Amino acid sequence: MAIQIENNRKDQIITVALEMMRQLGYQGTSMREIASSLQIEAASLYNHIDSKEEILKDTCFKMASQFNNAMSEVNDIYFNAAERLGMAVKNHILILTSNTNAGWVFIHEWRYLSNNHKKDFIRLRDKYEQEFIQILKSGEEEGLFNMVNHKFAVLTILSSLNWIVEWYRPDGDMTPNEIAEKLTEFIMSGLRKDLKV
Amino acid sequence: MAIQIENNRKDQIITVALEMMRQLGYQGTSMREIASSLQIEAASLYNHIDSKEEILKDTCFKMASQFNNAMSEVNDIYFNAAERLGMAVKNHILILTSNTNAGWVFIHEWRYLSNNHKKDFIRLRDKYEQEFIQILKSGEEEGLFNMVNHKFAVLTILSSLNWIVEWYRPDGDMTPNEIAEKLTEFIMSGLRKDLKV
DNA sequence: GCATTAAACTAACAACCGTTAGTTAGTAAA
DNA sequence: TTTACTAACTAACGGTTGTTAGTTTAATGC
Repeated sequence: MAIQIENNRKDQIITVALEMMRQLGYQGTSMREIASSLQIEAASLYNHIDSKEEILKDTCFKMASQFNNAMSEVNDIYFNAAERLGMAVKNHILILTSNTNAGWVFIHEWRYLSNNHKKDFIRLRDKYEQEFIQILKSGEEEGLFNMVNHKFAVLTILSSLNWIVEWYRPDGDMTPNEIAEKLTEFIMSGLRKDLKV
Repeated sequence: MAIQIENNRKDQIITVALEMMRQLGYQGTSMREIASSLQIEAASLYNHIDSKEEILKDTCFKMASQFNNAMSEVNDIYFNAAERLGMAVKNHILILTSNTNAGWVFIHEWRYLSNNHKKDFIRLRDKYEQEFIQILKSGEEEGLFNMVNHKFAVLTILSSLNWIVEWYRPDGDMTPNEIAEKLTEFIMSGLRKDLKV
């Protein structure tokens, strides 16, 4: 988890761009400002990247495949629904927190993708959501969970997970693992006292 | 909750603007496009509003005061922490769902406020959050709730509430009241079965 | 020493941005 | 009939946008 020094110019550009997109939004981030913070001219960026959207697109899809790969792994390894849910939550949080800027862009800025890319992106997102729903369904069959509307339950769970990008800071007072632990506990047992196992 | 036909030109402009800002983002919404969808020229908008930011500012602060007023009411009327939490959650959801576009802008686009307005806005938000934390604290003192990190608990609760703007549609299959009920249940008791009161 | 390549540069294009100034048409009040 | 007001208009300002074309500089491999 050490800070990675980018040796490749393209990676440097992307790192700087994601930082700015998190702070100013995709639309509020101009190529000239990205270039300026690398002390080069805007036109020079195009020796390394094809377009502004490429940065957004690559980031969103790279993140999406991280999420989906992690989910496949969870489904391969674990059988118990409670275990699977716990691992899925933990993986989700670890991915989001391991690169906070890319995480932000994945959560918030994907909607500025051009229509075709957006369509594909949403498909990937839905697939991930469906796998989450599957875990809840099997948990219900195992008699573990108690719910009616799976879609609603998943949206609520994912909202807690995704909101992390809003407040998480690597130098804050909770580590990603602690967040995962607390959040899993909350999702499983809610607020009420004396109902812990 | 009937659809309101705006009789005032300024309100028409704001309605159209919020719709576009929800769809394209604040920065992606141009005065020329707002005007065009009202079939007037961009310059004509300035007979009714002072600036583009005025639309954003007024919306964000109007929403913020709705939230804070609702919270004051809850604190005035109810004494039991569980009741207060339930009402606070319900009010939050009703406000957010009663005008979905303004709700979206309040949740997502406030960060494009100019620095001074942004500072004031964040102060209002923090105040609201603090009142939420107070409810949890008193619930803990009453022996109802079980938690350590109040800030974390509130962020998690608010995340579920705020994420609603992401998926709620007035013509969807859950009414705001149903959402409030299900969400309160989830926040109180989590997923686990057989732990309901 | 020469050719190749990477990565920077300058200059510019066409489009769009929020906003202002000044004007005009239509309506209502005096 | 004159006056005042509302709400539209045209034209333009100064600036920014993503991107392209063509050029220059510096380092590398043979």
